[in-house]
Amino acid sequence: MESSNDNVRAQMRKGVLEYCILCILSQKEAYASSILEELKAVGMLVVEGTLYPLLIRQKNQGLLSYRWEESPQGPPRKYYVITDKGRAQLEDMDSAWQEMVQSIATLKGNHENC
Amino acid sequence: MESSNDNVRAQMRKGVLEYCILCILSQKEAYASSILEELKAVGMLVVEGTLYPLLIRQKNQGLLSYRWEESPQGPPRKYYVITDKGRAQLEDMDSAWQEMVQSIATLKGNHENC
DNA sequence: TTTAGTACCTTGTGTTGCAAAGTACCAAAA
DNA sequence: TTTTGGTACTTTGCAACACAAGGTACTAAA
Repeated sequence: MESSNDNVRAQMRKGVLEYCILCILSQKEAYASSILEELKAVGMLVVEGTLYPLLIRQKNQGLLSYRWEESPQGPPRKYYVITDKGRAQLEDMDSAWQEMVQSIATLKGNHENC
Repeated sequence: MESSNDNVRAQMRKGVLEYCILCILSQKEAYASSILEELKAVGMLVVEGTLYPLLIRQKNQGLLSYRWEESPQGPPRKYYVITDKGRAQLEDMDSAWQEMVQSIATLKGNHENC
C-alpha cells in the first residue's frame, strides 16, 4: 500500500488548482509546461493530463485567452493570457481562499488538540 | 446565471471537508447534525447529502467508529468517534494543509498582483 | 532517416459534493 | 387514536474533477 499521504494531498489540491493557475497567469503569460514548472517549484505537483483540460476549461469559460508563439527549440508554444473576466474571478477566488483558511483556523482554534 | 462565487467556494471545499470532520471529531464525539451546525458556524456550509456519505466513507476506512445514543427528543443519534488511525490521518492532513497554505502564499509572493 | 526532446491533446476511470427524495423515530396536538 | 411537526439518518442519480496512460506533432541533432 502506498503512502496515504499522497492521496491526502491530492484530494486537498482539488478545487485549488484553478486558483493557482489564475494566480500565475495574473502576473505574466505562460505556456503549459512553464506553468507545470512553476507549480512544481512551490510544491503543488500536477501532471499534464490534469493541467491541459483545466486550461481548456478556463479558456472556454472566458477566463483565459491564448496566442501561439514560436519556440527557440521544438514545437510552437501556446501562451495563455488572463482576461478581465479571469481577473474578476481571481478576486472571487482570493476571497474564497482567505475565507476557507479562516474557517479552518477557527475550527482548529475551537479544537486545540488538532 | 447564478453567482459564480458559490461554485468557486464549492470547488475549493473539495478535499478539505474530510479534514474538517476529523478536526471536529478529534476534540469530542459528535453526531451528524451537530457537525453540520459546527461547520455552518465557521462558514463551511455543507448539506446532509454530502456529510452522511463522507462519514460512512471515513468509518469504512477505519478512521471513525460510532455508537448509538438516545436523544432527549426524536430518534437516536449516531455519535461518531475518531480512532487512532483517524488521528494519524489527521496529522497527515494537518501537514498537507499547512503545506498547501504555504504553497499558495509562495505563489502569491511571486506574483504580487494576485 | 532515425532518435531525442519538447509541447499539446484525448480517453477512460474512480472519487467526490450535491440536490432531491425517502425512511424512521418521537412527542404533542387534534 | 390519528395526525402533525420536528429530528435524524440514508440512498439515488448526476455533474465536475484529477489523474493515469497513451497519442499526435514539430524540431533539430546524430
